[in-house]
Amino acid sequence: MDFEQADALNQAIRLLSLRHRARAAALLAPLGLHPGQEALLLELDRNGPTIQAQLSEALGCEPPSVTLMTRKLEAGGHIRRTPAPSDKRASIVELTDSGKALADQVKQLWCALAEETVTGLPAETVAALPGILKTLTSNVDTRGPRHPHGRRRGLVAEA
Amino acid sequence: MDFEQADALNQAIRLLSLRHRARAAALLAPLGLHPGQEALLLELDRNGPTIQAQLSEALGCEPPSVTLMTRKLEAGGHIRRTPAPSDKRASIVELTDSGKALADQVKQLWCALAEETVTGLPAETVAALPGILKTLTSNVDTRGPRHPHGRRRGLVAEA
DNA sequence: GCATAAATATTATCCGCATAACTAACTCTA
DNA sequence: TAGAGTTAGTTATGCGGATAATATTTATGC
Repeated sequence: MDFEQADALNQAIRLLSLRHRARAAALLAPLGLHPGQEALLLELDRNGPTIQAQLSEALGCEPPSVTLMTRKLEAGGHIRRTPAPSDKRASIVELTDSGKALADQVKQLWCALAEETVTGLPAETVAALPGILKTLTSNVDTRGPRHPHGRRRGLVAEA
Repeated sequence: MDFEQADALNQAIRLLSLRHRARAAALLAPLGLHPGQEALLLELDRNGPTIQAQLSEALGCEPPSVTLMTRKLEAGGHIRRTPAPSDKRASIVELTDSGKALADQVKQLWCALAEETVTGLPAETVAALPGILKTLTSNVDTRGPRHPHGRRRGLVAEA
């Protein structure tokens, strides 16, 4: 692949990241949320009370990031952290009533954002998009070694 | 669109952002660069000396971000900033010899990253990808090109 | 010409996310 | 059971990127 194509792809991914995040930020701001926090709320809404280590895994970010995000969401009254009885190291994170209400609002914003994002694309492209993006992600994922999608390492030499 | 689909898409975009950036960071680290800085170097390599306001536009980030990035790249000896003679407000940014050499290395990394990213996808999907991503980006772009009617680019990118 | 608006760049402050280093608690084994 | 190794969580620090507020300079309108 020549540089033109490579740059077109890498740059497109970078710009999509910036703009999609900026748009999410604009939509979340009225709720008092910053981008990234909505993922934590949605994860708690999906799977119920969770240990921070599991949140770190689910959100795809590192434990220190979870520590800071949970602290701020807790200060905002949206989540609650209680020590785990079975493991004195762990703390269980769960939504408060305020957090549940907020998660419901986030869900609606999320639908609006997704529809806005794919405007003008043919339905079959939209349908294929999540799978394509997940393939791209797993291709560059240095985190979880799993993913039966395709063999990851070995095709491109390390720099 | 229901929440399941919307979340699949939004989450996929978020995770791709995190992982692609993390992979870029890992590749750029040996060069002493942090992700985001490579875009500045590549832009200078493409278009030559540029004032910061144009860089801000080209990179898709705000002027204060450019100020900090240029300061660090200047401290690293990769770029040079000289006051613009025709406009006492502006400063012209350009690559040093060290910066040019670094940009060449970045270009190679960029190709490797792009190839790694699209591993396992059919060629026609790879060909369509930049265009699709640019459509997604412009759909959520609250910044740049005010194009009230009509789309800036087609649904499929130029090859 | 002069007052006002716009543009360029900077500083300060915030958040997300990262790594490194550390404490505390759990587990496993010798 | 004692020690080693592992895991959960935190703090400290750094960068990218954002907004808000502030000079300074340029452009514009009257």
